[in-house]
Amino acid sequence: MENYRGEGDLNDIVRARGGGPLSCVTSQGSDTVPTSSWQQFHSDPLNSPSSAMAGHGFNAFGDPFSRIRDPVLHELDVGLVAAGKTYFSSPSSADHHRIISISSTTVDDASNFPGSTTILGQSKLFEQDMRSPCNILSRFQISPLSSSKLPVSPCDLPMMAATGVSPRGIKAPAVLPSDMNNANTTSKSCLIDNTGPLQISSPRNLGIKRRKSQVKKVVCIPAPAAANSRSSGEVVPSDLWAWRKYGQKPIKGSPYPRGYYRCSSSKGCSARKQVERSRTDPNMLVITYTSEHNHPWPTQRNALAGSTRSQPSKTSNASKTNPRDEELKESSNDALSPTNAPAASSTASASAKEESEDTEKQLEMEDADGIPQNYTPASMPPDSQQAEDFFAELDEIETDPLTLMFPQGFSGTGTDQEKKTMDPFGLFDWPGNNNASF
DNA sequence: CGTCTTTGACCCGCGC
DNA sequence: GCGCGGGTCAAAGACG
Repeated sequence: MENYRGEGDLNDIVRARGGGPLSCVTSQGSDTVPTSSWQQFHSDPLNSPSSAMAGHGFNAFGDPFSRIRDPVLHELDVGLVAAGKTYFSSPSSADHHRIISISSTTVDDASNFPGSTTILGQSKLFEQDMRSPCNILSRFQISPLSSSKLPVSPCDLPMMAATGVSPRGIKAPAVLPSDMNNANTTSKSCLIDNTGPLQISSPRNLGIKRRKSQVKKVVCIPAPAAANSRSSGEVVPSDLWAWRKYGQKPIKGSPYPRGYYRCSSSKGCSARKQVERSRTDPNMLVITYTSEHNHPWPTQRNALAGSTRSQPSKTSNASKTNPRDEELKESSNDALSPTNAPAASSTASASAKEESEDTEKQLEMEDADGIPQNYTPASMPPDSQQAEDFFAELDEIETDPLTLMFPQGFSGTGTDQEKKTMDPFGLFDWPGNNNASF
């Protein structure tokens, strides 16, 4: 199948969408759409599954997958919300829409990133319509648990800039809220948008200038792992896509290594992502998406055969490298690990996780035409039963996403199984997580 | 058996 | 031209 939007054609416009607290979709590429168009939709699969279903179809470009959004983005929504909970007016209020500039992010170490200073606020892009009355985000905000312990730390903008807009790679300014340039401002959200003159290229494939013309989508989400002793570890949010880690590199100036993942859902898919922790705020995870999926969602989790490891080999970990590496290994294989999402999909709670993540996928795949690319049956796995379950879960989420996420509260005790149930999204399932930091 | 993670080596772009 | 740093490859081992 052809790329639904063209490889590397990412939309690097950071914006918030309805229902989703904050979603980040960076948009760039030849078919970049007017910012305004991005602000038109608000439907959130989680909030209106039915509409999402009804909304399936092809976009103006006849791309059946254009409506598919990246589940990760949805997750980001959650995370972002969680991160910014205290900064947003009640998103559930009737008129809470269009919260602008999510944020102000600390740039205290901006000097470390040559390209970070170019990050500017782009209020328009950050305008978010949070009309959706019911969303996980809002739930997070109202949740005592989340409100009291969510990692509301500043997002490391410099880091984001570094990751999303490498000084070497992209000199175009990464777009961030204007106040992000204020060193003394606190981070309220971590939406990054590198809307500079980004170009598209497929690493390796294009060889020359592979990094120089990378279109990237940078997002920042809470990294639960930071809440505990393994804070230095890397946590990889899961999503419907199957990601395979192909590398990890220590990043200069950052105590945290960066993990490199590529989509393994489909061979030939050029989608990649980089995951790293914010150096200034270990609680925040900076994820940089590069290129896009050139295929629909994994029709089956079959591509994830080896990704179902519920638990990484601790022994093998212990036998290798240094503590940091171990931490990374563990954290990367945690519930937040993309590779574990598929495995979790077999359970109801896990399904819920997927659903929410699916919305992110949708977000990511929102087409350039500005039409919300809601989750659609077209992108659903052919498995009708699965589809049913999917929407059943969606419904459940809609009903009470938070409950789904924290059906039993945050005691942090119990078996792994229990924890899994308690944390279907895997957001809080990390090594040593028994203090319910969120 | 297929896929995963890990990790050292290699490649490439950029700055000096 | 050289060195640095980031990104990717590919072999080895592990997991289900």
